[in-house]
Amino acid sequence: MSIDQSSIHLSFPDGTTQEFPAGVTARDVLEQSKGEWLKDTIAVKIDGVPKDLRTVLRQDSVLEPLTFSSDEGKEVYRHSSTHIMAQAVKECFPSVQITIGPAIEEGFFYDFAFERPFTPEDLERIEARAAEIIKRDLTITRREFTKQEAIDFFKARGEAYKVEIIEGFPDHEPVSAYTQGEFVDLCRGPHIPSTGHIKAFKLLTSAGAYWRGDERNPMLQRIYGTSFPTQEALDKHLANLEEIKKRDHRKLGKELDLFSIQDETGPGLILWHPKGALIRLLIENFWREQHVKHGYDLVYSPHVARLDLWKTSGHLEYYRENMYASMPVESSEYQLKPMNCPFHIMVYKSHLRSYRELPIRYGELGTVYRYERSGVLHGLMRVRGFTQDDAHLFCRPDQLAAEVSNVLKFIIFVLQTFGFHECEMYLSTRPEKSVGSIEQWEQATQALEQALTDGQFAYKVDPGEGVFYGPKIDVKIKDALGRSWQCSTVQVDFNNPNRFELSYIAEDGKSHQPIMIHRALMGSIERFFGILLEHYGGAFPTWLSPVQAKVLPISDKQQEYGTSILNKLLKDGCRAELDLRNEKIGLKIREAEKSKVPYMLVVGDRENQSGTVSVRKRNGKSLGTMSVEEVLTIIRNEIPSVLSCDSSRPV
RNA sequence: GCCGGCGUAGCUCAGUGGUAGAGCAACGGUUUCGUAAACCGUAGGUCGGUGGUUCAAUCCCACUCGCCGGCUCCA
Repeated sequence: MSIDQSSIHLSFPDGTTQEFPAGVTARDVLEQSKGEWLKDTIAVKIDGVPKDLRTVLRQDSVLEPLTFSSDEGKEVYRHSSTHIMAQAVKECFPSVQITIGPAIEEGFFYDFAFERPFTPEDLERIEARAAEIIKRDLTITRREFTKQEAIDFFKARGEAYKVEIIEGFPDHEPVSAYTQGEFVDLCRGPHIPSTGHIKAFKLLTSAGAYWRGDERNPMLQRIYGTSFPTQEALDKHLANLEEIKKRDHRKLGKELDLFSIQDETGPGLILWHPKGALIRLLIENFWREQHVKHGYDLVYSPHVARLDLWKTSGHLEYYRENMYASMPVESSEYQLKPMNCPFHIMVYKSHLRSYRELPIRYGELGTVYRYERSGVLHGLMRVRGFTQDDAHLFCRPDQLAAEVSNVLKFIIFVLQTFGFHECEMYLSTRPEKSVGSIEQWEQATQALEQALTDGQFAYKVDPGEGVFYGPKIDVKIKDALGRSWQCSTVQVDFNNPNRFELSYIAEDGKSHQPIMIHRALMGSIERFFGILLEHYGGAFPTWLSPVQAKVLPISDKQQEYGTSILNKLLKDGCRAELDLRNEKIGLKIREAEKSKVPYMLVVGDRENQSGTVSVRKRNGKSLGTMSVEEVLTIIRNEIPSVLSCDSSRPV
């Protein structure tokens, strides 16, 4: 403890304040006054800034213990974990150079410069060594250097990447490093007090990653891992990873025979099989019907257009990387469309517009083609041909906030219908490179904020993350496994109205420029379908199930009866099938179950005699014996009330 | 695109320098069955493609196509 006699006042998150001699460490304070808090504490926040438990306190401050339960605590925990991994790697492979290793959302990684990739056996060895390091319970200490000292230090240790990092630092600020045993890493910290604080530790995968993420730089070897304060928490996390694998839309798509992507057709190009196509049709029917109800006009546009159109829109200049090569048609060049907006603009421009017509809302399920590098393609999530649930709104400046507000409400309504009940909104403001005047940006950004406030939506601001042509709102949904997906987006566009010289005649009889909004609710139908598939684990709600009920006769004695049941179902608009195969009921149920049919209607002699069906749901629950009419009522009641008959039926 | 791994029957996967197997599915029979897999049999593959090494290649090598994981959550 410090010999400094003066005392300081420390306040705690519970509102209490206590006096301590200056020079105490955060740990001493917690130990003496808040013993019960120390238990899971791995670091502290001093005046809101995360610090080590060993930090010496010399002035009045607010002290808050950090545990794994907070995001900041997790970061410290995982960051210390990755140091342990790095130490283990250095001990196993002394020739590696360490580079960077941050905590990430669900764990951590560290990038190493090594002459070869790590094998699964290497990972086992490293993991075993890490366990040993944890067992050694090495004290983790902080040390400060001047920039030059730090450079000399890491140079002497042969850590060229660390030297490179330090060289980028400001000249006169101290540089910190953390030491545990023989291992020293350049690090801002804070860290846990000793390696023994890590209770459950697991390495997951290894992969190549470029130094500083730039493909012109050398390839490093990255190892991913994760850690938790208890083995149970780690096991739970691993089980969740298993569940994610089980729900992979590529796997389910094959198992449920929904779609395929084939070599002969081409990567990133989707073939929709009948059942997948039916689900898509149901989604699209719902979409179209709701757009008409929400005051949109539906349009269609071609898949190619003259190259000149893309010159005017600026895509050729700014979006070329994602566009396929143009093709000659007679004497001019044509271009496969990467976006729908120019077409909707051309519809707007097809005649003179009056302010009375605005807002105009054009919607289209428009299929676009974009060149994606082969390495980034991923099932339905990242493809080369996909359908946007696109719309472009043209409005007067005074209508902007109301339009955006309506779009936000529409988004929530649609997402809820598809079973997503949690979302986050992000407002992105002006980036460095942008078009349009500052006033335009301010007005539009304010309109977006107003729409968010009006709808009482909580949101976060992403400063500078807007598109160059205008501010935007992105909506991220949470799926059943707690993963976030960004689907919906609302973007103001100052660029295209200008490029295409859009106008309307206002009350003053003069020509004015309308504001244009791009928006998508689901983003891409393909991707949204993939997200839905994983969200429901293949068990689509009844209104989206390609087969809603399957009639399963016990033996072929009930063929006729089964057929009559099927016909009743079909007549009522229920999507039903009949399993007439010469198989035992157990097998028929098993297969219906595997194909996620929501209702199985078993019919045997008993049902035949009483004119009923025995109803079993896909979760294994039996609903007992009832008439077909009763089953149909149950099924009907499962269709969300917002859906009209039309959108819950395929035809 | 780059790094690594992978590519064997419709699907899931074994396998070996001496021209290939299993389960399920398919097909043909038998069975007529009560809530997650009845039984027997038949058929099915230029082992992703091209070229090379070799007496001999599905296996080794090169190229190529595709798939999987990863590629600035910045000490």
